[in-house]
Amino acid sequence: MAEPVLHLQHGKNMDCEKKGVWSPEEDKKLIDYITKYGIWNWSQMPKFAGLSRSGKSCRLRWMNYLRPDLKRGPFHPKETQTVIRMYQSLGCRWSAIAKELPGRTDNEIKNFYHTHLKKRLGTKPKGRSKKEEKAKQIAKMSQKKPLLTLVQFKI
DNA sequence: AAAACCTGCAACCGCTCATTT
DNA sequence: TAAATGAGCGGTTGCAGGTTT
Repeated sequence: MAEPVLHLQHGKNMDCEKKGVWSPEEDKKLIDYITKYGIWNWSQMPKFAGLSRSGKSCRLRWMNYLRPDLKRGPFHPKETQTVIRMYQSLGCRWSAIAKELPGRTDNEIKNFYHTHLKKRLGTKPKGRSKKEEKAKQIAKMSQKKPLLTLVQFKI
């Protein structure tokens, strides 16, 4: 693999990170850089690629939009069935569900669920989300310390 | 024609987990 | 073993474009 090249310009403040929608130029910079040097460190990569973005933002953009193996487009009925089936057994484990659907990202599946399936699937899944896990943990803790006020969540 | 409302999706934020030092 | 750091995940938000009034 080629050595990463620093594209920083002298005197230019690259610390002020840009936010919001990505421009085609930024996309191109990221694609070009990853094609050339690969993914080696998300937090360092943006400044080497000449991008005023956080590493997190670059990673998200690449994973959810720029990766060449992404399918995009509407969900096939078979994919929809898989999402429903997986959601009912795993819950909001979007990344785990995404592994069953090659070419689809966790973000895409999450959005698809919220916009298309949420109304259809009124029932609660078997699995639990992180939030629910935490709530359960808090409840467990407060059982040990009865003096603490128990906050109840209406789920 | 335009204002108000709705919908879908890209992106951000805060957190946890895994790895390294 | 603990602290620091980077990667990944899920919840949420904000905006653009479409639809309705």
